[in-house]
Amino acid sequence: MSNGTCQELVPVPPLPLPPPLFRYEFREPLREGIVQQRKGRFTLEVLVDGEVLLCHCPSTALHPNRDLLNSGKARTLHAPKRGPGKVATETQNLGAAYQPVPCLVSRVDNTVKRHADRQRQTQHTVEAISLDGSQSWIGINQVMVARYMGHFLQAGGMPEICRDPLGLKPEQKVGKCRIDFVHQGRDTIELKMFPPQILRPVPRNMKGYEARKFTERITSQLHCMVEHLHEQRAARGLLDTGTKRVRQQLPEDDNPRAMLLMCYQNNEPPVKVPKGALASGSPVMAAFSAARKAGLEFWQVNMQIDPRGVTLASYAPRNLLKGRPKAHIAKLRGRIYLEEAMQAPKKSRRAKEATPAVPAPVVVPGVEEGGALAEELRAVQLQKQLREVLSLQAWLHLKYGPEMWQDDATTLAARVAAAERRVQEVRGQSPQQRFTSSLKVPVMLAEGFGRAPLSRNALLCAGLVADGRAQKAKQPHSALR
DNA sequence: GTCGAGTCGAAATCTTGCCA
DNA sequence: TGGCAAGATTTCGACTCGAC
Repeated sequence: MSNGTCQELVPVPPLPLPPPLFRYEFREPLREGIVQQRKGRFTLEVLVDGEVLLCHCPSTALHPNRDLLNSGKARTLHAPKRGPGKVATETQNLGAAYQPVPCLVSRVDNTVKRHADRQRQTQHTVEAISLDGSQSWIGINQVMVARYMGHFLQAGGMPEICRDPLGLKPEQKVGKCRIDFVHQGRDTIELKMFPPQILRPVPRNMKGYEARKFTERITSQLHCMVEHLHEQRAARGLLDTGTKRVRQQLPEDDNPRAMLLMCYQNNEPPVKVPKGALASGSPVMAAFSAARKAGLEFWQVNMQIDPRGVTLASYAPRNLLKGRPKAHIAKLRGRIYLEEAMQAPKKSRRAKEATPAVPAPVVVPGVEEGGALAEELRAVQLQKQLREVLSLQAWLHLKYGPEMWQDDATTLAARVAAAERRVQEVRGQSPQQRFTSSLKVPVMLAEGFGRAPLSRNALLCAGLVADGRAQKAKQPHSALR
C-alpha cells in the first residue's frame, strides 16, 4: 500500500444522510393521540397517553376528508335548523357517535411571548390526522404550510421555483393583496391548499357565501399577481403580454414569473380539473384561465408529515388547463419529482460490469506517517466531525455531489476548522444578530464555504444555534445589548 | 307561522407591519 | 422594544328576508 511518500486510500463512500434541504424538523416530536370529540370550530378533545387534552384545531382545510373531523356533527348538519328546540337538539348531538380519529399533536411553544390578552387557551395543536390507523398522516395545519414552504424554498430545495433563496421575501404586499412570497422583487409565489373541486361552479364543502368569499379572495389574488407580472414585463420594456413573445425576448433568468403552488400535506395524486369545470363558467375557473393566459404557472407540492417533521415529497408543474405547457416548464419535466431524482440511477448491465465493486483508490498527498488503515480512520473521523459540526450532510451531498466526501485529509481538516470557527462566531452573537425574523434568512453559516445560507429551521434542528426567542425570554433585557 | 337561502360575526391562533 | 391593528385560516350559530 505504502509508496514511501504517499499512501493509497480507499475513499469512504458517502454516508446515508437525511436531506435537510427537503426536511423540516419539529422542535420536539409530535405526540400521537385519538380525537375524541369536536368541541368547537377551533378546539378538539384528544386522548393522549390516557389524558384528555383540549387541543387547538388550526384548520381542517378543504381536504376532501375533512368531514372525518366533523363526523360527530355530520348527521345533524343537514337537520332543519328552524323551530323551537331544534338548535338545542343539534347542540346536544355534538360529539355523539364521534368516530375516533388518530392524530398527531404538538405542544405549544411557551417560549413565545404573547400579549396578556392573547395567551393561548389550548396548550396543544392538532397537526395531522390519519385515515389508515396511524400508518400515514395528513397534515391539517394550514398555517404551518407557509413555514414549511419557506424552509424548503430558502434551503434551496426547489431551485426550479426559487433560484435565489436570498432574494425570497415572505408575505409581501402586491397591489391590494398580500402574496405569500415574492422572489427578487419580481416573481410572485402564492401558496394554496385546496382540492380541484373548488374549480366547480359550486365548490364542494362550501356554502354560497363562503364560496363567494373564497372566490373573491382568490380571484383578487390572481388579478394582483397578473398585474404584477405585467408591471414587471413593462419595466423590462415589454409591452406585449403574450407569453410566447415574452419568452423569446427575455433571458430565462430575467423572465418575471407568477406561480401558484397547490400544497398538500399528504401524498395527493396529480391534480386535475374536474370534468365540466372548464365550461361551467365558474368564476374561479375563469380567473385561473385568464391568469394562465397571462403566464401563471401551476405547481403541485406534496409534503409528508410524520411525528418528527415534514418532508418535501415531490413537486411538479401541473398543466391544469388545456393547452401545451410552457416551454421552460416542459424542459424541467422528468426531473422534478424528488422521489425519482433521489433514487439511485439504474445501471445497465454493461455499466455494472464496467464499475468495479471497490472504488478506485486515491492518493492522498503529503501523508507520510501511519498506515493506510489509520489514515482511513482519520478520514472517517474527520468526515464525522465535519458532519457533526455542520449538520449539512445532505445539503452538501445533494448540492455538490459526492466529491465533497472525497476530499483529502488536509482539505477536510481545513473545512472542519473553518466550520468550527464560524460556529463559535455564530454562538457568540446575540439572538438579534442571528435572526432577522422567523422566515427571513438567518445566519450565513455557510459563508465560510462561500455557499448558500441555511434556513433558521435547519440551523435550529442541527443544534448549531439556539432559539433566539427562547434566549430572549430567558435573558435579562440588558444581557441582549 | 314555517321554511330555505343568504349574510355576518365570533371563534383561536399566528404573522407582519406600523407607530410610539 | 413593546403594543396594537390588520389580515389570514374555516366553521358554526344567530339573524334577516322573501316565499309559501
